[in-house]
Amino acid sequence: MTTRQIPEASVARLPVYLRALVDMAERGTHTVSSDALAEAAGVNSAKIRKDLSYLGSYGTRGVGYDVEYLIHQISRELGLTQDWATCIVGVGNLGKALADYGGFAERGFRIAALLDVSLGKVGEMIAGMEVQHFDDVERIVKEEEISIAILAVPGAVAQDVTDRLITAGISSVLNFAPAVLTVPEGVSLRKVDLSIELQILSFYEQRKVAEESVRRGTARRRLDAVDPPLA
Amino acid sequence: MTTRQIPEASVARLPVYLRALVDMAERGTHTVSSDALAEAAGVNSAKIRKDLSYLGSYGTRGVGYDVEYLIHQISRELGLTQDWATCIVGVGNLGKALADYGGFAERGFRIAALLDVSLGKVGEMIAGMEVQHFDDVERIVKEEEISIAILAVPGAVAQDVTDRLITAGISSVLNFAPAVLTVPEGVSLRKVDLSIELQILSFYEQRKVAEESVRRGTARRRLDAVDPPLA
DNA sequence: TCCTGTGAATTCGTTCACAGCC
DNA sequence: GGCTGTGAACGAATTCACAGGA
Repeated sequence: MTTRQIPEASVARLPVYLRALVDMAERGTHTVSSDALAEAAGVNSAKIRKDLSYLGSYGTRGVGYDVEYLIHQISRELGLTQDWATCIVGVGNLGKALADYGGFAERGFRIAALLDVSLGKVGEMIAGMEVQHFDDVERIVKEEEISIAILAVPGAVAQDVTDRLITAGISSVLNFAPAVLTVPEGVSLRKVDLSIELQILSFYEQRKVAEESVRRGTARRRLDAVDPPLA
Repeated sequence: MTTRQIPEASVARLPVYLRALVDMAERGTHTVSSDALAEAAGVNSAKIRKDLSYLGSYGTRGVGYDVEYLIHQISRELGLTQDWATCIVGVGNLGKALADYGGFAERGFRIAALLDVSLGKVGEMIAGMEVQHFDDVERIVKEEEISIAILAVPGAVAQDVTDRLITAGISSVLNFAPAVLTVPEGVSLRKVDLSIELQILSFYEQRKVAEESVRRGTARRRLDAVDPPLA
């Protein structure tokens, strides 16, 4: 354990472990084995041990991990011991719901500003906070020391808005807009795309229907003439 | 091209390609090379070619892909040529926003029911649709032939609700609840977790701050005594 | 004996590089 | 000449399997 490069896939699982651990702590559990944590997090136990080993040797052989201690270490590693100021850009349906959603504050993500360009929305109060005009983004980002932006604008303007956010000093973007964004090196970007998720489910759902009809013997040759020759 | 097993990672990218292609079609583009599509989708062009080759040989060497034709093939592969009935379970802030969000219908995902257990919410009209009681889930799923459920309930009840949805005949779940769900084989599950995404950004954000201070020479030894020996 | 921590083996995904066709 | 389709090379992530400490 000397290198400090945690694989991305591993980083993405830490919050899941953390949540499971917090649940356990609340239920009064003090010690947990990789097997038990694996069960709670829905992954394989070897993966847990490997992931945790990237953080350091925090377990005890023959015993397991101390729940509180592990919570502390993972939180620290994830940067959750400090709090981060965020802004929500675009207060349409989704932006509004995100603003109202309590789940962010819970883990140290303070919503420091709501921004929009629509004059109808600017000035409106949402979740006890006034919507401000996006034109003031530079000032607001600086004043509030915002580093993370939550983007809930229409896809068509998402890239422009992002460029301006980055110019204003934002260095992480969580994108809910249905658009592929490009950001300069050094800026982190994650995407949540609701309709893409549904389309992925649709793919597997269709497979099931197809298999089902094969089993039932009711499978039909597809009408589409250009299907690849074999199944 | 005879096998029909498309890698999961590849399936997850098809909707992204599809969106880029639809944009292009709207702008009047008829033909696209893997390079151009790669650019629009934000991936490497070899990946595009490999992904598309899983669907069949739909390109023309020396020319590229026919945009309309590719849209058709990807849509078909993703099962978007039929439409899927979905239900939203839990109409709190997020559920409501999802119900109002137009982006689902756009690609053939019809919201056929809104369900909740709160008597205060049952009967309420959201996006022109009446909220029904979750107790009627079996009847509703059958009547509307719903196969996909969008779960926006509190984490604590998510597993119970899921179990009941599956008993009622649901075979795909898009989970927005902050909980690890277990589903039987044959049921598809995807998760969207807002606070996990922020935590991942936080991790990388923290790294940047740390590197920054190293560059500036203002790095400090961490106070935490159990840090691994080296950075 | 129990459970962690980790090399080794394996699987999965990406990228390279070029033959083959337009 | 240009671009697809795909084996082969590479790299990342997962899982195995077990040595070693409590």
